Amino acid sequence: MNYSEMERIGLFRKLNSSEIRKVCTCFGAYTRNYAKGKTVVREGDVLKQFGVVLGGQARAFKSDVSGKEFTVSVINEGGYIGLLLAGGSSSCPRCSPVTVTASDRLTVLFLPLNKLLRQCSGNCSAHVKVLGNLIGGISEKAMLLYERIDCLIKPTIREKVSEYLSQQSKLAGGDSFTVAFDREGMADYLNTERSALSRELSKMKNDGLIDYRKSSFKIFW
Amino acid sequence: MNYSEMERIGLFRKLNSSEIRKVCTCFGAYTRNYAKGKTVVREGDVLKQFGVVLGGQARAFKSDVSGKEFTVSVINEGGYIGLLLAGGSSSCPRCSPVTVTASDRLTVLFLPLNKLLRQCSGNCSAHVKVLGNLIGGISEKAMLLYERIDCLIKPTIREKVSEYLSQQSKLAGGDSFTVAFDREGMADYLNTERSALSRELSKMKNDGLIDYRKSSFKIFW
DNA sequence: CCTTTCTCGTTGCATAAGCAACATATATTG
DNA sequence: CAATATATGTTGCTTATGCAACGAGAAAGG
Repeated sequence: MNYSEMERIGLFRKLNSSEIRKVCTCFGAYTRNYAKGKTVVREGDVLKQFGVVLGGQARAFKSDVSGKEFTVSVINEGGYIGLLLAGGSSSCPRCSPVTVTASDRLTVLFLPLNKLLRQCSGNCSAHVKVLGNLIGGISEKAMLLYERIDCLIKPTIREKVSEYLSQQSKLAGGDSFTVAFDREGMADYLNTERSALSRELSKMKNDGLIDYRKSSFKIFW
Repeated sequence: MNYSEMERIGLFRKLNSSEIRKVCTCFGAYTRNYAKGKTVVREGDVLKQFGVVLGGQARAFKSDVSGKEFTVSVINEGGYIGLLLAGGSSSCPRCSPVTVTASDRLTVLFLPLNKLLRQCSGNCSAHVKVLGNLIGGISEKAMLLYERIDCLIKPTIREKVSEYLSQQSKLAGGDSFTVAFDREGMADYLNTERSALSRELSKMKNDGLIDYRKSSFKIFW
């Protein structure tokens, strides 16, 4: 990917291609390609740099004691790998809680956060913009975590679903919207069983609270 | 609070008092005091600046439709108010999902994030340090959210507790440690009933998995 | 078109845990 | 110390929901 194409990456928002080039060279950024299935970060690794997905898709997951994997997040173009880790470790170094592997052929741009956090010698303008974009990216992510927690802490499936659909409705700006998940994914997100979720959705439809078909929903409240 | 005392605030880590003064004046920071019970941010407010607690304590909470409040977070010295909001809104403006009130007499330093994200005319050194500290602060917070989610998504109370105690053990660096919560708080955090939590803790003690007394725990695994 | 695969809905059963009510223990206050 | 308040533990009852098994419909693939 050339610098001009990188303008669409969130990290480089408001930077033109020459600024991007400058930042990348100034801070020693480098890209790596991964074939499908290859591992980018292994659980327990200590990271000093973070990665930005330039192309393809990655999956972050944990394994429990029995070895069963469960997905923590799916990372698409513009998404970050190990950013929280690198960011948080400014106060205390930590090791990665997740393994990240390439779901597709994957291209990642790596940047050393510690260098980014030192003043650069030249014109700081692009530098500060990048830091701002980083703050925006992490904030956005943290917001999404809060929203998920808002769903998770509801006592019943009906309330979890209501919270989730309210959020999605607000996001879409209307009563009718399509959610990104299929049933299985939605159930995972809300931490319930797919079948139990289907059962409750049926009941809610019967009660006249919602209507839906597949991933398209309409709420009546 | 004078600039020298602010050196202990996370946002100003690695800055000396004269740098802090410079940053505060350069970006137009100002402090506000709140009497106990006063509101700092109301649910729905749009924020362009964020706050740092310099003294006292604040509580962030939501109210559901019935008006019942539930605490989202407790903010102590060095903690942030509305940072995620201000940070995330660099891409799209949002309104606060929580109300923040003073639990004690409270002092808050407000800083306009949008100004912080523009290059300053003078020496950027302190400026970049502050941005780095912000990234560290948000990253740390997001990590904590992930850790809580790791607990919440466990299917049974026993597994929630095991996850939580593992985390705390890792944090403490040993098998014996004291947790910050009382039973009620711990139950809230894990999103269970206090009595159900007590029941399960008893069982786990009986099964020889843990020992505890009040908030002091010892794990045997 | 037929076959296979995937997604989603339905339902009976078993159980973890919410809830309420009470018991005990520890802390606080006068 | 007595008395009250607060934190934690215990237990029976009830229920939401996990789980498994199955069916229907749509999509995919040959």
